[in-house]
Amino acid sequence: METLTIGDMAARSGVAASALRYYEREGLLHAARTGGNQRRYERADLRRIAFIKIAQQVGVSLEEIREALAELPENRTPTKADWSRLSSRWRHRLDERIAMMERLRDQLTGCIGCGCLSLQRCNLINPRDQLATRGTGPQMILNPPED
Amino acid sequence: METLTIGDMAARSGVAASALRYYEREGLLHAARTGGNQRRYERADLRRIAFIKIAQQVGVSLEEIREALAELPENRTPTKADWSRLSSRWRHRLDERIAMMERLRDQLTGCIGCGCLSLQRCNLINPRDQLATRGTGPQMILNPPED
DNA sequence: CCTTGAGTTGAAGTGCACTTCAAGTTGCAG
DNA sequence: CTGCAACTTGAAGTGCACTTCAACTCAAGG
Repeated sequence: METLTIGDMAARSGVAASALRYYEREGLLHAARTGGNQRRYERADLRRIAFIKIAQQVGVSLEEIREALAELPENRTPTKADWSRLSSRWRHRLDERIAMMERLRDQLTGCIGCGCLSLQRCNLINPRDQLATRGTGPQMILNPPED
Repeated sequence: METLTIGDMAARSGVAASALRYYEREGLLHAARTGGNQRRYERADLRRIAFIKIAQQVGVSLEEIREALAELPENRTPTKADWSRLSSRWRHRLDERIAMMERLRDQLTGCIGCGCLSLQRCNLINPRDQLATRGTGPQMILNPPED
């Protein structure tokens, strides 16, 4: 049926064509080719791109997104059920992330009240929040004895 | 009074010493020096570092954090009022960010229901959410005609 | 005093997520 | 059939937020 060029996809998804090529190199996306080797996408691929964008907003690396997308069937166009399964898993990620931000906000509000922002009593960033702490040191800001 | 070495600060804040030096180069932090040129921090600086960490969690760049911290008095130790002012501004940022994530979650939930994840009707990512879209292309995923 | 762990610097390296470039090819409108 | 915008590739460049390295100096306990 009507397929879309990389330019079409870029325009429709808001993701630059160069990024789409990059995603393909990284295994997040795959496009059919014309006889002349140009990429041709199906409209279903817009879902994939949407998913990538959403996951990035949640703060997930492309590597992790790639792994998630690998669960979708390769041979056939993913069904609603396929997407539902994946999406509900990511909803949990979102929930966790939101919960963390809410704790953060509540603690910060408390800190505004006392003007402290010192975190020894606030214990603002808790070490279980793995999602948000990728790449940072092992220790979190917590229970320093005084201040 | 008792001052803290860079190692102390690293241990207490959970931020690597190399990162603290980097923050200093970038103008987010400033430390006094001993006769032998070693950094000596005051405990109040732990607040600054805590603030940096919090702001990063919210997804703010060091550049923006630097600008925010520049509003604190340089000559004196920031008072509770100084911190309160800054913190309440950042609480708004957090609120916005949480609101966006909640919209994201609600929309995703809706998408799970219909299995679509297509975003044309969902309009999942709205263009006003500047905070989350740093560095990405100008167009957002929204109202593509079909699919 | 002397040793040793902790600190200092500038420069270079890393990882992620892209973007830009150069040189060439394709596909559609006129 | 031609012209030109849009596509192709690999390689190199970018920006952020750090980390690592080498060579060196400092500070404090025994």
